[in-house]
Amino acid sequence: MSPKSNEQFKLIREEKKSLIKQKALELFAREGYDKTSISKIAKEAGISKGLLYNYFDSKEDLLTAIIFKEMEKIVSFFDPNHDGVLEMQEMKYFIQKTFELIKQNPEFWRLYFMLAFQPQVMKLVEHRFWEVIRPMMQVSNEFFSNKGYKEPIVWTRFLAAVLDGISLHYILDTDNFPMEKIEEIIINIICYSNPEPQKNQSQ
Amino acid sequence: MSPKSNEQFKLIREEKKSLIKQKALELFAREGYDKTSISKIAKEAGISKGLLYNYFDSKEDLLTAIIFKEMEKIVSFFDPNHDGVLEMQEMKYFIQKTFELIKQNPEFWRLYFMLAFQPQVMKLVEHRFWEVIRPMMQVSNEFFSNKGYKEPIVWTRFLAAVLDGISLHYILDTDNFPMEKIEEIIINIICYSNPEPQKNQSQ
Amino acid sequence: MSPKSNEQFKLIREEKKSLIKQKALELFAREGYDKTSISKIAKEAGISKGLLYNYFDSKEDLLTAIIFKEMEKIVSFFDPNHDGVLEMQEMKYFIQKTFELIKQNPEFWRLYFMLAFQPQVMKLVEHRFWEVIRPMMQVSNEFFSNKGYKEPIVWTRFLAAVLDGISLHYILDTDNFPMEKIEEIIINIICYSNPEPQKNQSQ
Amino acid sequence: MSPKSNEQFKLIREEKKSLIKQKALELFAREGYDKTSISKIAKEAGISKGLLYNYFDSKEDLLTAIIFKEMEKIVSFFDPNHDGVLEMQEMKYFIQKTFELIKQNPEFWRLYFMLAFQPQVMKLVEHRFWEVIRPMMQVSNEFFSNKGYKEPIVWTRFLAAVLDGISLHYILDTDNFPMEKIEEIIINIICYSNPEPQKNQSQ
DNA sequence: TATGAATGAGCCTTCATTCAT
DNA sequence: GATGAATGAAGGCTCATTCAT
Repeated sequence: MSPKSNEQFKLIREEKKSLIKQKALELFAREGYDKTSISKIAKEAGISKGLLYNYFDSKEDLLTAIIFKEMEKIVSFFDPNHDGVLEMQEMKYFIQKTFELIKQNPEFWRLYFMLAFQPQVMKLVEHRFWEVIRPMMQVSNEFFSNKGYKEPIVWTRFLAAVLDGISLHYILDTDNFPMEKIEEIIINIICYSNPEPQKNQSQ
Repeated sequence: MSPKSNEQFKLIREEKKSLIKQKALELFAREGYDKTSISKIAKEAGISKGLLYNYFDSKEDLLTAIIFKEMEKIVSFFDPNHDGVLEMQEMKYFIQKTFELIKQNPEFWRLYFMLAFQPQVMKLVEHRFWEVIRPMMQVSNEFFSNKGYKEPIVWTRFLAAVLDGISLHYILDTDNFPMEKIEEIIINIICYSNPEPQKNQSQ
Repeated sequence: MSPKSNEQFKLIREEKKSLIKQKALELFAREGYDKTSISKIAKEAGISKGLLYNYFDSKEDLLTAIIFKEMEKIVSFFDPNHDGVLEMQEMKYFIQKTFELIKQNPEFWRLYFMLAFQPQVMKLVEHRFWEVIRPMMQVSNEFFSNKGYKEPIVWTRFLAAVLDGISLHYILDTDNFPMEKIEEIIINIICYSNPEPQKNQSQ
Repeated sequence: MSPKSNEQFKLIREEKKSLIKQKALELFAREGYDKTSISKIAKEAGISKGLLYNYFDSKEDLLTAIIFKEMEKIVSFFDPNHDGVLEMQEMKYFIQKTFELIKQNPEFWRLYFMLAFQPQVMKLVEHRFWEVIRPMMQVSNEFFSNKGYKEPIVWTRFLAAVLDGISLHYILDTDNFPMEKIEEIIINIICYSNPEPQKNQSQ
């Protein structure tokens, strides 16, 4: 009867899916994946339990949909236009962008850290994570390599660990964590310090 | 009179409690706190479900027992004999000890990170965590203060975040993470670099 | 739009709730509150255990729902139209109504007496009981007062105790207890005897 | 080795059994039969769970032991020396004794009322109850018969119901229930009033 | 006699998922 | 598309009872 086109239907469908994902993310982040029931999500999204299963096959499916959606955002966030060479300014920009990302959607990152420790769940999404992270690490490797560091891979892993550590603490104590100042510190260390400094003094 | 002395009972009890805690820790770390059922723990420990409740009042009680036991180890690990002033060598020693701790019991730290994102569960144990962490942070503040840093608190938070980040990555990829080399890097940064370096260059 | 109207759902819901309450009351009365498991109630009502929790939040909730439903019946049973003054005929009518109530739903009163001795459970419902009982006692007090009794409160408590005692024996031996004749006896005593009779003879 | 005679052993055993029964009665009355665990009873009696089973075969056995012990006390309380004929003074004395009994051991009577509504449990002890109650009822029948009442059995049942009702209310509200005054009332009614009074007025 | 470790069945409750409408 | 009734498996926990010592 109604002259709604297929397109319109699809649009409505996508909007509803998006709403569900949003509400689910909020709940997962606040209460944990296990502690969040499908009922609660449905209620929060203003639909019935049954209908939710019309949009997502299972709770796990909903979770992976959330992750994948967010990973796409991340990819488009770091626009991969550049040629793979990261100058100092670019690295600084990259680091800042990373933290910006965290600040923009702490809920997702909360979920991300939660899942990092659930191997069964992580398995569902880890390939997608790697798709995103691997190219970033490669670029980072080149950066440290260009800067003259002897073990760029080690430095890349160091950088990744530190960024995660800072994100972690920011998320766990958003209100008090001195994010800006610590951003400055880490940018100084990564971008403006000499390669492998003071090696002789250590040990 | 009594056919089994109190001592004997107590010993058996403590040993069995320890066994249960051990098995529970393994499972919690491997599968997550929520996903690990009391049944599974009991089976793993070779006892009946009912008996577990003879030793621990509840699942939560078992969890806190694990945490508290480990926290005690940690306190005794960093022997608090020193006078609160941390020389460079001591800071280096402290950082090394921290990583040693992680390496000795990665399962516990896996659990620790998992709990960090479960507010309801964290509440049960956070006061105990703070008892251990607060004095450490104070000593760290003094260290950076003595070293001439203008914002020692910021640096302490930076150090804590970085140590956690490194631990996190070590735990998530124990086999491949270049722990020793990264230890070296962070020790160099914290112990042997100048206060607030290259400030003018940044931004 | 919706394939089953709200009305329909509500109706089904209420009917099923009613069925569950009915079956639960039967079982509670026959076997006792503690001895009656949710499983048994569900089986008796022909539904799954899980569904029962769709209708009632807990076993306690089911119990209070039963009680409250019955209390409402009682309130409407003694229509409170009168002005609070109880003539002899009214008192007689009141007593007869009381016993009628017991006879109509002995299962509920069996439950009522059971609960009277379970303080933890009684606490859940006692305020509701008092809402019903208090006004009755006030009217009774006035009746005895008007009749010239010096201590109407004592007589009200006596009446309450006696009515409960008779109900108790009726419930415990419904088949043989000579209810009608005993009703007559108590009505004679309360309605047609003189105030504080034979005081001098006693003791 | 120790020169304790068999008698002494038996005595000690009986005392311990008595202690357990006492503590169990207290707990049953306070918390209910089902809600009282064997563990709690053992702890309260200062012995181990295992030992309790040395004295009583089961929880039910413990319960029946408590009931039987108390029933014996009751029998000896109403010394059955008299010839079966109950004069007015004797009836008065009997009623007073009944209430005295309640007042002396309200815990037991609380338990008694609790059990009255648990058919499965009642079955275990009801024959013992009847052994005690039946002769009392016979004597009562004779009393009312002698007093000229046409239906002594009805009056006996009335008396029993009323005594139970009063006991019930006394137990449920020991502090406020005007026991003495109500004793007086019921004694007046039973002992000093005319047979089948005011019959013509009723109905 | 005396202990408490040990069991196992059963209890209340939750929840992902399915299905008739 | 949309609803919520319905299921069944599982989870945490309790407790009467047994048993080795």
